[in-house]
Amino acid sequence: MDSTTTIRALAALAQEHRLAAFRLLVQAGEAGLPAGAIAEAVGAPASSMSFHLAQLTHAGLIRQKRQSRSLIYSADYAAMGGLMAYLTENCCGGQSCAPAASCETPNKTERNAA
Amino acid sequence: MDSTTTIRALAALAQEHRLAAFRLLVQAGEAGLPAGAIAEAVGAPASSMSFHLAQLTHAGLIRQKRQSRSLIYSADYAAMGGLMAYLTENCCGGQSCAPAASCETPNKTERNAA
DNA sequence: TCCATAATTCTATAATTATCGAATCATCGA
DNA sequence: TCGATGATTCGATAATTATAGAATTATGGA
Repeated sequence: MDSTTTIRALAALAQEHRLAAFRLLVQAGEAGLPAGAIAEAVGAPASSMSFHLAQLTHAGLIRQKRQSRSLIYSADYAAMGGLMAYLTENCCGGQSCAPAASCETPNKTERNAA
Repeated sequence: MDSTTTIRALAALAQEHRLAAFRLLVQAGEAGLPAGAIAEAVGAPASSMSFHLAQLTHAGLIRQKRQSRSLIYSADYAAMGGLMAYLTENCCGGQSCAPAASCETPNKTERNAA
């Protein structure tokens, strides 16, 4: 992960509705949630939420897939881990004290180690 | 850490010069760096850098201490850890897969476990 | 094909944030 | 107390980002 990507990710998360949506998706796991449910949960109008979900998607933090009429969004755990890693890189002068979360989804346990 | 604090921290980091400065300080360790050195390293005018350092300070990500004529800035590792923890909270549906970095500075090894 | 549902894109406006030179403040040494 | 150094604050301008209603696109069922 490079500086530009990281800034996009941080900027994407630095907004009330988007942070709430992202955390919701992080907690929702692999299954994800449809746009409408997210909008309702965070209390934002559909068009605003759509704008925010696009930002998160563009930042690579979440993914979108269509399922009938709904668009299901889900967190990209690898991107989240990459962000953490970038922030803590060479932490404390190179001792690499803790490499940050690499949260592999336990729902599809061991299926792939990407 | 709550939502408001987290957003302030993320917004603080979501800017080229501030991200560069923060990473510099994370790598610099406990000793920190004077404002002038940071400004020069990231290539920003003193007044701009001062503005950015104030934002990072206000977000609780870095601390300031005076040392003669210089103002020394250093990373707040606990705040960084708290930020990580908030983002990954209840990750993947409550399994708490990885608690994120809790980077205690190895420079003053074992001196206090705060 | 027509209607209803789910969601996005468009558009205009409001609000926030970044930039950086000039002026000011704080500290130190002579 | 004066001059020099390190850094912040002020202020005016530029640029970016958020908001949400209305219009539009995509899908599925009768």
